[in-house]
Amino acid sequence: MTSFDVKKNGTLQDAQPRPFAAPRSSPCGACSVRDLTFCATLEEPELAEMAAIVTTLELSPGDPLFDEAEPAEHVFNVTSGAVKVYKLLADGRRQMTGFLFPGDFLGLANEETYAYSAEAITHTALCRFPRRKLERLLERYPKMEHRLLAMASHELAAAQEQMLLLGRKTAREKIASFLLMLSRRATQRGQAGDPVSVPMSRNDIGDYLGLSTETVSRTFTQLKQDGGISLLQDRKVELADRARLESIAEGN
Amino acid sequence: MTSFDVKKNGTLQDAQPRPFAAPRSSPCGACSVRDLTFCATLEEPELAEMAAIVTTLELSPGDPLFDEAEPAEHVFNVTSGAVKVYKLLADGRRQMTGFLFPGDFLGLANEETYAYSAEAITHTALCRFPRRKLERLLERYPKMEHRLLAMASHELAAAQEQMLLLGRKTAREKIASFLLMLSRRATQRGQAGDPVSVPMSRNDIGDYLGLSTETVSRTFTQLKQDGGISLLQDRKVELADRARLESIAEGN
DNA sequence: CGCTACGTTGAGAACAATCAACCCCGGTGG
DNA sequence: CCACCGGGGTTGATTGTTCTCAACGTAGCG
Repeated sequence: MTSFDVKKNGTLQDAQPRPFAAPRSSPCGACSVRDLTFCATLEEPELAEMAAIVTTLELSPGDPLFDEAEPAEHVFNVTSGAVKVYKLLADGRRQMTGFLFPGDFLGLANEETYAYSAEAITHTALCRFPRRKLERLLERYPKMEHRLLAMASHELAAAQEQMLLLGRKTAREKIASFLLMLSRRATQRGQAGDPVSVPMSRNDIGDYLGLSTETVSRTFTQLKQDGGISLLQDRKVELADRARLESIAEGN
Repeated sequence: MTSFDVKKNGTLQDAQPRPFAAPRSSPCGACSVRDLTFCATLEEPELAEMAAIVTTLELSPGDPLFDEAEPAEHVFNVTSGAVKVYKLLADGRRQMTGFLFPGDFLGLANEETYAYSAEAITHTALCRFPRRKLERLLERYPKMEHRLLAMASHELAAAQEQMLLLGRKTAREKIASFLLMLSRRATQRGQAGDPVSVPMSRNDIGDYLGLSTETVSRTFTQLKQDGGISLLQDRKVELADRARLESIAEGN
């Protein structure tokens, strides 16, 4: 396990609880991804309680966040960068179960241990909440739990879509779906959706789509030659013919 | 759409709310799967409110419950039988996203429409809740919402396990995992786990595991010949060598 | 300046899909 | 009563998409 670059939010943690704290008193008040995540339902007095239990941390590319089967002591919220989560088989075969971007959270677990491993793709910043403390907060703020349920059922729908992709789509359809999904999600969090950023490696993409690295590479080349996409500098992809990609992704 | 065999629970619906209703006054009080589902957290006074909004229905094999993209007006709870849920591609390719048994619920949706279709496998009984009314109940009973979140995150973990299966396991490993999963779930709800009931067709299994019917059939035969399983009467399968199945399922 | 990680491309192999035939069983109607 | 039909299941032969193995190019970095 790598050592994390942890910075404690000492300010509010040490302060006495103030019921009418000023809006800008907590780092959460200025959070850029607040509207996207489970903190969205909270207003200032409650937000200060969040700020009191949160710590922030930063990861470099390749740094592990936690490993499968490790005690699940924290819940995380991505504030910038990108994270990959995956499960492994005994012989090393790997399945990516998700890519996480600003506003996404991870670490929700029923069991006492994490069900998957998580690792930074790019330089990444996260908020970290002790699970126990967050749970106690959830008990007192049902609105937040409501929001969490909404997010979980959204993720569930995404997982079912991914099952359709993994079980029934061809390599070509998988890549098209993948690029469109990245584009859609980037737009949702207010980033560029057309030259879309694809920060993960071909190998990571393969493990997400149930393909080998080589097939991912070949399929990118093929889509490029067909005029569906252009591969730009800096791991950016231009969706030259989005309508055609949509059509491919749906299986036509 | 098939016409449902709907029976209204008139008794409590017409009665005045009684704060100290006797335990057996509602059908929910005697529900055989209550401990398994989101009603588990409720005691008798609240249970009567559930009973007031629930209707029961029964389906015959092959009857549709709802279709993808249809307005999501109800949430369902399986009380007996088995249900399959699936997503389709335009050309008819199908991915089963789950098999549901007594105690499982379905119909949770963020959007205004269902994200998948659902259909009875065997003769099946369900409870049906109007979504709006259930949501209003959830607002008043955060414990129930808490329970729902726990169930959703449990489903999420199962979905990730299924992604690993779909993306990275061989046909043999998929079938072994599938049989063990059915067995585990049967045990959890108090049914026989060893000669395990496999009520769905080879075709349904294929669409669940991302395989063709023929491959499912061949792999069953192969496992039978290897002594891992025995195919019994009545769509029952005996897990003759469970340890070996476990080992196969994990990729050894 | 060479090492390593990543990406691309080619050739061959392999696992599972497809196409096809056949069996079994239960239901139905002549 | 029995012939017919259709759905589900099994098995065989062949095809094909994707994987594996391999070589090579490129870019970043010590």
